[in-house]
Amino acid sequence: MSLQKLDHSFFRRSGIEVARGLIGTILVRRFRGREYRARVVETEAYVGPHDLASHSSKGRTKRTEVMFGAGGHAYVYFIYGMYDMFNVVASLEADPQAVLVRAAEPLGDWQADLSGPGKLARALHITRADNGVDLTGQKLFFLADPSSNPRVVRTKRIGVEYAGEWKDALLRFHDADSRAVSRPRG
DNA sequence: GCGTCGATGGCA
DNA sequence: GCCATCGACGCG
Repeated sequence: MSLQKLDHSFFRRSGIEVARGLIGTILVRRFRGREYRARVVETEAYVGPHDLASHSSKGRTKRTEVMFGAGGHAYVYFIYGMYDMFNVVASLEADPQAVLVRAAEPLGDWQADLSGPGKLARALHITRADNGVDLTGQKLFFLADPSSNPRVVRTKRIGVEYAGEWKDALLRFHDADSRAVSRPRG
């Protein structure tokens, strides 16, 4: 039996549902003739323009445009002069929600430190060139893993101290039993 | 093990 | 000027 690819109906739900649902799934990246697989262990939800930690709270700009489209596409942005961040757009058109993929565990025949969003994107060769790609396509997609039943913990998000009342919202999800999360507790 | 800080560039 | 980060460094 083969694992099933997550389809558009998976992504066209709330950011919270998508963030929670991605824990334990398998991220598949195909790049330059190679395939990389990793088990997702940490995500964060950015739930809309009212969420002051979300880039969409700054309005619709060239950078955030893809978030305003339908769920199931990649939102990749560049930050701190050196890191690309890989996000999954959630929900429906005109409801700009997204999920930051923060950490994963390499699967199969390769090793990498994927314990943090900067490291994860770099190791998987995910860059701004992937902004907008369809996550049900061939280069970047997720597989459901029915054999995975992670114990999911919910904490506040990392690095959003500027976000006023939203800084403490419990919108970070991680596998409590994974050692690959970017930080054990939030 | 922990806190602090510099790198480095796009963005509003 | 700030930032959804990381790694190097100093401490003791």
